[in-house]
Amino acid sequence: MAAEKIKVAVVAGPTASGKTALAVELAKKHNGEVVSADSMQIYDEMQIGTARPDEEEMQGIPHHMMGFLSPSESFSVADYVEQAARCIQDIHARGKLPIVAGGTGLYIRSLLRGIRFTQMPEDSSLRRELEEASERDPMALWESLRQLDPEAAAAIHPNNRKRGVRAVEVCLLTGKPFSVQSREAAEGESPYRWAMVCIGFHDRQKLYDRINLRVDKMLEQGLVEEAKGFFQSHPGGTAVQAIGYKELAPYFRGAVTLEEAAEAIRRETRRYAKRQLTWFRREDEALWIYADEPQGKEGLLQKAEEYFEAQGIFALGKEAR
RNA sequence: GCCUCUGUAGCUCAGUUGGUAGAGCAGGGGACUGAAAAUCCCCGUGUCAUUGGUUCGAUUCCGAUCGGAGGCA
Repeated sequence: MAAEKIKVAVVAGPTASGKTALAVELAKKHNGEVVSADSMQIYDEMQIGTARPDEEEMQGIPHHMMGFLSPSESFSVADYVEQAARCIQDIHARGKLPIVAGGTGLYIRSLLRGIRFTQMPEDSSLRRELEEASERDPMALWESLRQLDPEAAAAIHPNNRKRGVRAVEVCLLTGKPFSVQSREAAEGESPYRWAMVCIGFHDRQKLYDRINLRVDKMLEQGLVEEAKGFFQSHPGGTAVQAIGYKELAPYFRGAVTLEEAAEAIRRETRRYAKRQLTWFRREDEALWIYADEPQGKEGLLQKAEEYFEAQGIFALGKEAR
């Protein structure tokens, strides 16, 4: 007899769509705890810029996978899946409902589909070597990928050096083609019984308005100060790719005005939201709920509840199987 | 009131010696398996202000009208 899967409710959506608020409401009403799925909110010292919820927003609901790592540390999907899985175990063991909420599509998908990240020897010098090689001659690196793994080479554009490097790296490290490795990693079935709602907007401009507004609010709350401290203590850490920080760097250098930097943050956040939407659109098992419908927040909550109810996510563990 | 300049994509502007138009930015679509807020690919979205005239054909030339900017009064 197969072990019963843990039930998980998932709230996805682009940045500034209201995931946090919805997840908290769901948690309050259905005895849940939130497991964040956000690649940047994991870092402490990056409160304002990542819109990590404060005490007031969390309303006493425990939040996991947030603010536990120094921005100078690196972190990966594999790390995320491992740690988030432990959180989910723990929450479930305490008789509560895990609610995964976040905007990092790769993290969510990897977690839910049970992607098995196989052990792989660490070799940062190899990566550096490959990076340098690809910089010298992008086409040559892609050619060697074509030798090692034609299938991966066909799927990865020669200009996409970052992914090309990684694919070659995997081939060399494991002795197995990257594409084969990927396929095998996805073979397992999901360890969870999950259902996902995704927050969308009928009118994209509404989302963009919210993003623009939120960036202004971040600046009022002291994003510039936070970023200044961040750059001082962690010059060159992995987290520097976070939107809201990297755009302020030219301002600190005196290359652009604050307003120009702010506009860059707004624009990059908009583009990021668009990419998130592209990602989640492919998540065809998700139910889309719309934040710009007249019923507002209440309507969102209600639709999400109905859906999770129908999917049996709220039902007590014992009855379903 | 008169004179001059001006009106082309969401914005800033090119351009067509008359054959219905193209750049940058903004924007849209897509990919995504150990950096993913990263990285990469694709796409011009248009009553050429309106309306008459000349012409085989007008966004282009001419007139009028309506916007906008400046100048003279």
